Amino acid sequence: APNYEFYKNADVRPPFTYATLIRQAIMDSKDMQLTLNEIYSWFTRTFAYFRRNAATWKNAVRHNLSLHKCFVRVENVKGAVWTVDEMEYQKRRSQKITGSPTLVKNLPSSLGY
Amino acid sequence: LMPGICSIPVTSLPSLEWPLPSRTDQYELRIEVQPKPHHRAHYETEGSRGAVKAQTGGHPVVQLHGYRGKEPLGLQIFIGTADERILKPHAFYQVHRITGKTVTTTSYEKIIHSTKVLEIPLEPKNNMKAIIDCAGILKLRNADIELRKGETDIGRKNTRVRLVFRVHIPQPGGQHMSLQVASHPIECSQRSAHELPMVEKQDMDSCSVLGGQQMILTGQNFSADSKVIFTEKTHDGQQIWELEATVDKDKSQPSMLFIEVPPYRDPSICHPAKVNFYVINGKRKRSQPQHFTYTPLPAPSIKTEPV
DNA sequence: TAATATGAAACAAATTTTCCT
DNA sequence: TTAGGAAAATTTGTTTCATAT
Repeated sequence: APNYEFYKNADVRPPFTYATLIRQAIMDSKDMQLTLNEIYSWFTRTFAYFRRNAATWKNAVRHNLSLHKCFVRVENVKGAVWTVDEMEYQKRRSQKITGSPTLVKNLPSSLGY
Repeated sequence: LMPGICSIPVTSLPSLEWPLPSRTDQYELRIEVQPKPHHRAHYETEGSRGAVKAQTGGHPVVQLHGYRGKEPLGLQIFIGTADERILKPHAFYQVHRITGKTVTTTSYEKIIHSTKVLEIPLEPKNNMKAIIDCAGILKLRNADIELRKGETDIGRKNTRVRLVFRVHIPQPGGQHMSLQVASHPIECSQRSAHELPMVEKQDMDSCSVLGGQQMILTGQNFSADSKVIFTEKTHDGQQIWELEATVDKDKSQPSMLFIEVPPYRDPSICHPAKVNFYVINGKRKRSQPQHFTYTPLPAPSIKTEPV
């Protein structure tokens, strides 16, 4: 798992896409599923940067959850939780890597997407 | 004042999230009259919505059996969770002490780790029986609670509670024997109380893997589009089975569902299988999971000769 | 250029909180 | 005070448009 320690207290935008971060939040959870609210909490807990401008990044999180097919909403007793369709997630990423040789060279391996 | 109450230091007692038995060989703490399954809680911005009542119109009653002492004891009351997890104080609700001339019980309240606890006397002269007419329910704002450091529960759709009763009985050695009992679940949201299906009673707890038997569910808010879904989860929470039971819509009423238990996914099991089922109205309005057990067929017949 | 990412925003539905009689 | 109802407010999800990489 990536080490986000630096960003916990440094008010610097983490160099990862929303999709990468959302997936990470869900992967970090015990049951591989989180409510929207719990995803928000993970963001604020893990990144100083997301402790301000909440309206903006929360909107973006919801936007990404809806937009990407890899995030699947599952009904539950307690409302709904979000899960990751890992197959779908990796499909998108591998398309990007195999489909663009120039990007492969420049993509730092530690960065998502 | 109230002798015997409030005299025990909090630090020597088990914490509120600690599981306790409701009975021992000698004692039993029992809810003689259960509260109603619905009680709309009030917010801090509202006036009180009164004490929790019983189905009968009276109030819940709790009694301690087996106590031979002469001294009155204190009965503690707090609001607990009502989900599948083990009971703990409900972060989004608090007991609210009702006072007034309609209330017969004197009560005393204190806060233990951000949970309000009511204490009322249990007196030998009343047979150690207490009428709970002084306990209302206060709703705290989700956002306020969720930002508390260390709180991981979510308030949204988390609106069911149980009344939890505790008593600490002094023992010869200076120790205490603590007992606890929790009420049936109480739905505290106006909307959920009106719309969510709730199963209060099921006519049977188990049947053979073949299913096919009729089961009668008693409860609230059942409707024409109510479905009953049987599910099974593995130990780590992965759902591995789901099947809809057929509902007899002709017989069913708003407070009663007649269903046919569906067959279990594997008729050849050797040990009983514990599954869940729930009632769901429309897309989102679903009841808490209920428990059901499928039992294996009598004996796997090895004989092949005809009878 | 085509594909992706990010932001802002309009809308709808579900759920919670406040207000009124 | 206590009950009921429901308006007002907030959350959660979906979509669309514009801009930057």
